[in-house]
Amino acid sequence: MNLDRIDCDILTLLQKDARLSNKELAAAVGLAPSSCLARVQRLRSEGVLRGAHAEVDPQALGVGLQALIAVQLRQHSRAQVKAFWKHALGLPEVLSVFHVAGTHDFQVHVAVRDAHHLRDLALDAFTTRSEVAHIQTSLIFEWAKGQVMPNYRG
Amino acid sequence: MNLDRIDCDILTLLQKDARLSNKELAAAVGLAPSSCLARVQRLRSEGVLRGAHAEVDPQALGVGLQALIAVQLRQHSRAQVKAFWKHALGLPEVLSVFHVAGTHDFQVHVAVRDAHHLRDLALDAFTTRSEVAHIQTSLIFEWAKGQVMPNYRG
DNA sequence: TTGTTTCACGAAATAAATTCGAGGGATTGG
DNA sequence: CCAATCCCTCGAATTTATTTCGTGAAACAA
Repeated sequence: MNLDRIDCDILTLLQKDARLSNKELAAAVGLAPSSCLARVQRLRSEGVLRGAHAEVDPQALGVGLQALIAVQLRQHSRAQVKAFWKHALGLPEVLSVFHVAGTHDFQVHVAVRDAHHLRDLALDAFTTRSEVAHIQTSLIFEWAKGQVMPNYRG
Repeated sequence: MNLDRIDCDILTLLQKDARLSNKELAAAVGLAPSSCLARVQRLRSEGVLRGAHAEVDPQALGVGLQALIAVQLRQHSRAQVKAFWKHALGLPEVLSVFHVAGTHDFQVHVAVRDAHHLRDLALDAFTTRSEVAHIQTSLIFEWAKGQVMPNYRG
């Protein structure tokens, strides 16, 4: 499972644009298409490349507001943590869930229509849960992703 | 820029797996490949489909630890906000940045090698910044993404 | 009705992905 | 030092997919 420079280049390029054709990718990393394909297949089978996901404009889908909801549980038992985790990930509004160590137990990134929707979500899907002691909602003004996962092996 | 049921299906499927071939996608949504392609091209040109990104195993890249760093600025001037935003997004360790309203001004998701690396990052890239008043670091135990952006138009 | 728009279809042309056999270094073991 | 092996590459051939384009059906407006 050792990655050389070309593997790293492949990973970087595909993180930036997963729709690169194998031909383009091969040219970019300086390999023949067949060799490049073999590497990509190897990276996939090894689980280094885990798949690709299209990015969609939130506004086009009626998402007018995003928020981070910090959640504190009553107890930190494994059962409660797991229950909340599973619940949160099942909600359609939830984009991602962070289980963290600190004053809060979770940070939940949600995408909603508007402020009303956010309030309803907080009240119906968070506050009412028995394992939840306290939540704190922060509106997101802006949100950006870095291009690539840093590589500390290359 | 109106999305019908088939458009929504396309968006959902490509968010789950951007590597679906046009042929497979067409079969899944019940269209001929040529018709499906026309829709995908339209969604792209309209900016609804913004691109695709490969997902990489963090551990394979030597990322042993992730954290959320909550950042409080000294002042909330536009200049300081913009300066910090730009700085954070330029750091290789940063996976995403949330500019939020609330007790903190930013939540920064970082991926680092280990605890030493995290400490160095906090001290060198956050605390030393003149616009930063205070930071609070939370280790991430686990992190999961929802499958798709919710759709409030379909 | 008539004209117009929109959208899906399928065949043909283009281009890409994938397979496979072979060869060039590098490394290992004798 | 030589030979065997391994690993990786390449390019041609094959298979498969993408893309273009002309046609026609359905929806809609005048």
